[in-house]
Amino acid sequence: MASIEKTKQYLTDFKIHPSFQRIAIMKYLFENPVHPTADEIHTALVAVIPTLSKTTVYNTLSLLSQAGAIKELTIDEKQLHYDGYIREHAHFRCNNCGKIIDVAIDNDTLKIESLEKEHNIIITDTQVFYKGYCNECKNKFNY
Amino acid sequence: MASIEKTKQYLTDFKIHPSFQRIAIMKYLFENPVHPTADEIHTALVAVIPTLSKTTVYNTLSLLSQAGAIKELTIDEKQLHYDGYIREHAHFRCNNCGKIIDVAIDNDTLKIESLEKEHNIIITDTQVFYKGYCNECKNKFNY
DNA sequence: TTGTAAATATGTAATGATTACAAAATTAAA
DNA sequence: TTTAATTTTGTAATCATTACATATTTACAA
Repeated sequence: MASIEKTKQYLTDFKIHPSFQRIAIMKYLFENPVHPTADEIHTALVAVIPTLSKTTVYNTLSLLSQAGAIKELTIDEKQLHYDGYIREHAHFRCNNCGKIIDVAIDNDTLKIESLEKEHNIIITDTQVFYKGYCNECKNKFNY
Repeated sequence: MASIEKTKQYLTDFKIHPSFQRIAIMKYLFENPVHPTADEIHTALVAVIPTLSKTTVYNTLSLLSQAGAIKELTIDEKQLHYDGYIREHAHFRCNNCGKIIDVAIDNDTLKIESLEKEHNIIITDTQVFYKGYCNECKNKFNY
């Protein structure tokens, strides 16, 4: 359970002015680590903050993402998903129910530095996605 | 340079009827390993096959992707990109110019089997995405 | 405290990738 | 051939996201 104070501090650390809406969105991501979409976040929060606009949700997610406070997941073909936990980890997406779960990944295996040298590039973000069928859906697909 | 015959055989191996349009699209992906979007493929091919519809491109890419003949890349926030080379490798996307390049990845590091056991899931696809700045763009961003 | 500029939030309208769908064209099979 | 099945096409939707203009809130100087 992330307190409002902790959330406020977190935003401030990323040099983001902690407005009422920004705190609410960031706090929602901390408390709901299910990698929601912008629409899901809006639907959940508008029940509590009736005036919250969808544009604000999009703007805020974009701002948080650019500041590095959250991660934007391109794991889904249709919509972006958001993750409030930015520590290094990978994701698994069930192709049937769409659920996204965290899985552990060893950062070292990604060999970022050697790839940067080899291709003369700068790597600022890495995403590892696994797709398949979750424990609840796998039976439906002959696995 | 992939011949029409080789491409035809490739599609047949994946149990896909090798129609004129499907061969053209698959061959285009083989010969242009730059991970194009559906729209880019259509624009390039419609110059040669003026009657080719965008719907056919989308349908075909979806068919090829589901059959496992090509890979659908969700590396981009806006559009899907397609890759005709399905052997295991990772991708780097430049955040400035959008270019996507192949980078090597050691399949073993992904620990697919141990993750399947740990989470009781089936993994059918893995994608590793690196994002940052390419050798041409990095100078523009103080790197 | 009051006034004002800057920052933030809102609502509506556009954008654009992708899909749905029905009709047309092509291919296969009898 | 004749007919059925498959494939392609064009147009019209869908829907996530963004643009943009306006309204509201906040910060800060007087």
